[in-house]
Amino acid sequence: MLPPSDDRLPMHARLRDALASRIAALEWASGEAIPSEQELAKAYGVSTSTMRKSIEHLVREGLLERKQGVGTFVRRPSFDGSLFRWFNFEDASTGGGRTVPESRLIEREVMDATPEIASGLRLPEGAKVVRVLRLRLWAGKPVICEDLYLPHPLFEPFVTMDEHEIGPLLYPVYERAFGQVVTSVEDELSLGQADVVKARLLEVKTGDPLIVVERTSFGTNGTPIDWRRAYGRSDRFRYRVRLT
Amino acid sequence: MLPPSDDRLPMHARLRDALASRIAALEWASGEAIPSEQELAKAYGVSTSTMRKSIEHLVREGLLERKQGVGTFVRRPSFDGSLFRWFNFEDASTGGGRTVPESRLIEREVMDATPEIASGLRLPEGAKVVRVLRLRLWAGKPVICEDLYLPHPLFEPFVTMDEHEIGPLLYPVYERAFGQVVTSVEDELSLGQADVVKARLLEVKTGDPLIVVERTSFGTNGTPIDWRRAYGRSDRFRYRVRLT
DNA sequence: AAGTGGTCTAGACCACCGA
DNA sequence: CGGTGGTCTAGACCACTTC
Repeated sequence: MLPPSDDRLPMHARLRDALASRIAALEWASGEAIPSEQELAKAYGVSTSTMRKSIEHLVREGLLERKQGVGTFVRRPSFDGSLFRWFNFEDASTGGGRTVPESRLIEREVMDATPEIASGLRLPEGAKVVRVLRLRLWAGKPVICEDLYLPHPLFEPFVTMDEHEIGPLLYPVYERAFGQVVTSVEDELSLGQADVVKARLLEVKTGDPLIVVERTSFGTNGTPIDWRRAYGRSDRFRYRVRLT
Repeated sequence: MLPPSDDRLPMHARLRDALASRIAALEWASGEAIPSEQELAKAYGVSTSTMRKSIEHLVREGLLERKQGVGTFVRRPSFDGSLFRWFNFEDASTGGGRTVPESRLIEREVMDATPEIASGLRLPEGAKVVRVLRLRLWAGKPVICEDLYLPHPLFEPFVTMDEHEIGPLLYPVYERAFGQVVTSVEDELSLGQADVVKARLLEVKTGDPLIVVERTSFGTNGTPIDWRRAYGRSDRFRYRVRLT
């Protein structure tokens, strides 16, 4: 039942992994309730307190949501509103209104990593990567254009996947199709300029200032899963973050 | 012992508040160990598990740090090196080298809050605030210029404090002189332009693009402590953050 | 060896929600 | 009302660090 977990890990950590993979395997739909603490505790042969700790862990990670008196629910990023957990992007032109982001894949290919990409993904120089050029739109208007890189052997199938199968968010795809769960990200923001391609996609003039977000996302074991450089239109894009 | 806490709150929440205020009151120095779980549990007349939960809460908030087999330690931003905990600023021109940021207070005054400032500090409209105009330099070169606002009655003395007494970081001052411990911040980044004053201070041309960081910092009880709008030179300033 | 935090148990009772 | 999660207890044993 818990094959990928290390036996030396504490029970609650193994339970967390077990539940996480059941969630990743879509055993329960988004928003659906999982079995109660007591049922799960009995099923896994642990005390309710231990099961509780695992569930609390998953709640902190954003995979589950608890409602007192009701149950524990799967909370997966999707269209249904609230959360893009690490997508602290906001549409400045609509005052941060909650519009659904759209995603268009412009290019997908396998290429040799430049030194910059290799270092971002902690890959040896000369490794191959999957490159994705993507445009993101809010309310039909282009907001962000991003160059995105994935380690090659593993993510090769991504190049030919059906765009509809991919959808507007990539992290769920990494999880569903490649078994990679993103657990943390590192962002670095600076100022850049639109080159010809980005200017055309974002509908601005070449040379216009853009907000640049360089992001590395990390998996459960701390290895990078993707590295991207996103260019945001300064009039439509704000980046928000809460640090504790 | 726990006067500001609501009696209807769960015990672990009240304990958290009690410990937080003892930490804020500098009962233990930075890096110093607090009493063990069992001592604290006995002192407050609760079970170790309950005390444990309070401590775990404070660890998640970043006020404490636990080391197995050693103890639980106060973890507070300070001058002693490594951390500008929420200062994810980096000097782009020196490749992120560790230089000490310098701070110059340009103006300090009491003024009426604009609606924008009032909303940032969650104050009623028309409240008074302390305004600070500050320039921050890396390696002697101007990098960030910030407008900063503090709630008035409490921070009034800040206006006339000796600049040497204040030093390059404000959060420690809030703590030392006003008993306010910053536990979390919320940042929002966008793009702006240099007005005449900022252009002069930052040594750029009027109208040059600048990175704008709007930051609200929050205290232990979740109320805002300061609100600021920082303007960073795009060639010397990067903003970095890790999200877990 | 002594003391710390980390894990885990097997309960009890409460607060909340929905039928 | 019954079932859910939320709180709290009073322990036991383990893993780790320090002396």
